[in-house]
Amino acid sequence: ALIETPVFMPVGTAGTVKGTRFDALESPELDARIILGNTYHLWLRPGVDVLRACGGLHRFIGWERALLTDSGGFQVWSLGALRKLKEEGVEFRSHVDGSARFLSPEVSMEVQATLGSDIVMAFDECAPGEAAHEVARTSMELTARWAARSRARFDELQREGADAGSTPEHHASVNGAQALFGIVQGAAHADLRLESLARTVEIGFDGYAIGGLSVGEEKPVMYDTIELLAPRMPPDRPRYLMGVGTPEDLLAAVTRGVDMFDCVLPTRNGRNGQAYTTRGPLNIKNARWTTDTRPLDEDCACSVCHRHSRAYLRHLYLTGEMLASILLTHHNLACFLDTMRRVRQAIRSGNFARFQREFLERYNAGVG
RNA sequence: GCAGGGGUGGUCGAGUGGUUAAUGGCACCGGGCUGUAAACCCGGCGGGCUAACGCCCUACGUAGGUUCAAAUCCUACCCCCUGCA
Repeated sequence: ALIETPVFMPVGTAGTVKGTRFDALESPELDARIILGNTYHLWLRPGVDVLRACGGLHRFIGWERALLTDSGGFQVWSLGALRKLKEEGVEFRSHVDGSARFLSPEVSMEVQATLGSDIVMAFDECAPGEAAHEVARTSMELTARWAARSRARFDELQREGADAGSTPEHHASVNGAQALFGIVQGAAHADLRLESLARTVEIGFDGYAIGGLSVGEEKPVMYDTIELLAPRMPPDRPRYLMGVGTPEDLLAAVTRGVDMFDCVLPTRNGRNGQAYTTRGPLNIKNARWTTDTRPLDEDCACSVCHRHSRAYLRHLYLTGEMLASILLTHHNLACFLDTMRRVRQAIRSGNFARFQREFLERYNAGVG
């Protein structure tokens, strides 16, 4: 796959970018080049047997473009109450049926091989944003050990040609069938972050991710951490900021040197009635749009904005119609993906600083 | 006409003498959501005044009455439902 950066990757946790058809993701209007899947969720359902029998995640979901799978590391954090952390791995209680499960770097690599994603994420532990130094150090060191184990098991699986999506053509490519990304942790502590980066780079990965941000820390902490890390990350490898973010966050991170992003905001908030526009967020539930015949965003070229009014979308949302989620999700993805398209264009033409200034000026002005 | 049941806040529906401006659900209003346990969660929701603690009105079909105290008891009337004529 050819993926121009900076890139935004829609999140498709359970084998679907919720509320969107793959046709739409591939259409010129959205043109998503790469989407996410989640190891933990797909491992629980439908499970590796089904995924293997169906030829891996690409074939299973009918998506030939690129896939990145998260390792399940984030679920160690987000499902905190349901797990027990050990050196070997994590004992989970399945959120689906309560059964006991065990996830480790090795298991994660094996599941991701079965998924056959193009980019595999190392299995990490994500500490809370406000984690104290000692806690964050312990977590970061565990992540480093898990990274080495991820690398080792991943390499074994690649040698065996174990990944489900692999084809001879894939194997002929420079990096083999799958790529493996390492993840930098360390919470809000600069020394830990730098150490984590050094240890991750020492192991060696095809790309490097900044994890453990937008997990409860203050916004300046997030920006400072990105500013600390991104310029020191290997310049010839993609830099991926995991789980971020709002349009402002994306621009702030691009400025600091980040290449890849993923975030649930456009899809989840779309389902929850929030639209992103070039003039900031718009809550479609608000009574002020009751008879507003304008599109969500008068400067948006997406098919939803071409056809439908705020009044209609509000009606659909209040009525509980599924089309509300579908249309808002579509628009939000269009907004995010188009913004990144414009970012790339601005960078290409050397106008990024001006683009960012003008974008934020408009974005912060708010919707009329 | 007779017999029985019933009329509660936008709505449905609890409450049958005393912290009741009145439980709940829905609707409505507002907010939140950042590697998705999320088409979810939280808050408000009679009116007026106040920066706030709070204060004052008006409310349980209508009108009277009993009582220190009434959505709750009594009387009359109006309306709705069911059955029988």
